Amino acid sequence: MTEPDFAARLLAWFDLHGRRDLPWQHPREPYRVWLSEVMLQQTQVTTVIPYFERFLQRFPDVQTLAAAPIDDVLQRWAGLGYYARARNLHHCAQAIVERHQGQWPRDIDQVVALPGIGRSTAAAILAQAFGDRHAILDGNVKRVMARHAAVSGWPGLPAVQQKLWNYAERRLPDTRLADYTQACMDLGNQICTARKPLCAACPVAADCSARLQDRVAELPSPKPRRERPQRSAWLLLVENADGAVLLERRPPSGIWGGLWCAPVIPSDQDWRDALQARYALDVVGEPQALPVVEHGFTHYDLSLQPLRIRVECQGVAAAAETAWTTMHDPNALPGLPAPVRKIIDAAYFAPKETQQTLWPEPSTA
DNA sequence: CACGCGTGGTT
DNA sequence: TAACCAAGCGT
Repeated sequence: MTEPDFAARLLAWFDLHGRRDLPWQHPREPYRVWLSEVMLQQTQVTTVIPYFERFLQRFPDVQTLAAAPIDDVLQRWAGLGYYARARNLHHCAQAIVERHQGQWPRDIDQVVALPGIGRSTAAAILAQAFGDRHAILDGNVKRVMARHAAVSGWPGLPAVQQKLWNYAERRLPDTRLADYTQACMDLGNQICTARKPLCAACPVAADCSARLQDRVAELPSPKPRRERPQRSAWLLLVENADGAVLLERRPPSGIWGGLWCAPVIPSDQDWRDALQARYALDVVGEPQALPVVEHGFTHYDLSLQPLRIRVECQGVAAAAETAWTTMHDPNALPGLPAPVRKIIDAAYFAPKETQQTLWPEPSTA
């Protein structure tokens, strides 16, 4: 059974209530649509918009992005999270230039083959940029389909997801695929919300199985929840005789992969030993403890204890990529993890009265 | 297939 | 306020 009327009602609703003022819709071309879709993975529209604008300003087209250093990309991405997206975006730009001569492929399998682009993102790009007929299955559509077709089971389960893909494809219209794709996301965002959905305003409420069965509140089935472990670590703000701070590039995989960061030492380790072993640095005087910062990740909570530490020498013997960084211009810093950025801003760039100075500035006289 | 991967908004 | 969630993907 197909549901052509579903799309007709949704599009009619979209014409009255849909969002047509988003930055990536003007113009609605592949590069901007792709960039927005990747930024919007697991990230809300209001968060993305300023990042999108700044990113586009620095990288106006796929060739510019492909040719840029990864550090420039990460710097514009810093704060958005899920940094593998930024690295994949960069690789993807290079693949488009090299494999596809800078032109977007229209074959969805070729799009899915690109780094950082799965089935849903590929469909969103092709539907919105070219009007091609593909179903997306993001969090919004999962919720809408789970309710409209009354699909039980957590949507993350492959078996459930397969059903949802099928329902999403059955409901596709034959025209206006760009608008329809946006309409699906708008419906999920504005009407068919996770909590307290506005069924009275829903254009497809009449044949919504969940509503007819009075199961809207219980669908989609919630994710099985597990507890988040608590971890803690030292964040070492190591300052040399010039007042420069030691930063290092984090390993490509794992948390904050590829970003620059001050050394993070698990709190069950001796940070003096780590400083000596990893960087051959000796501490001068007493370290100053700054206020602890709590940071929550998807799968664990991290308690960061920043320590401001002075060292004598400037030489760093370490395997990792390191750099002594002056704290004169906040805009000149590389991409830093959000909580680290917060700590550094407070320590070095806060107004004088509230600045957490621990010892007098090194005398430059 | 289950898990790792960030951050900010919302209730 | 402590969950819960937001335009998922890679391994």
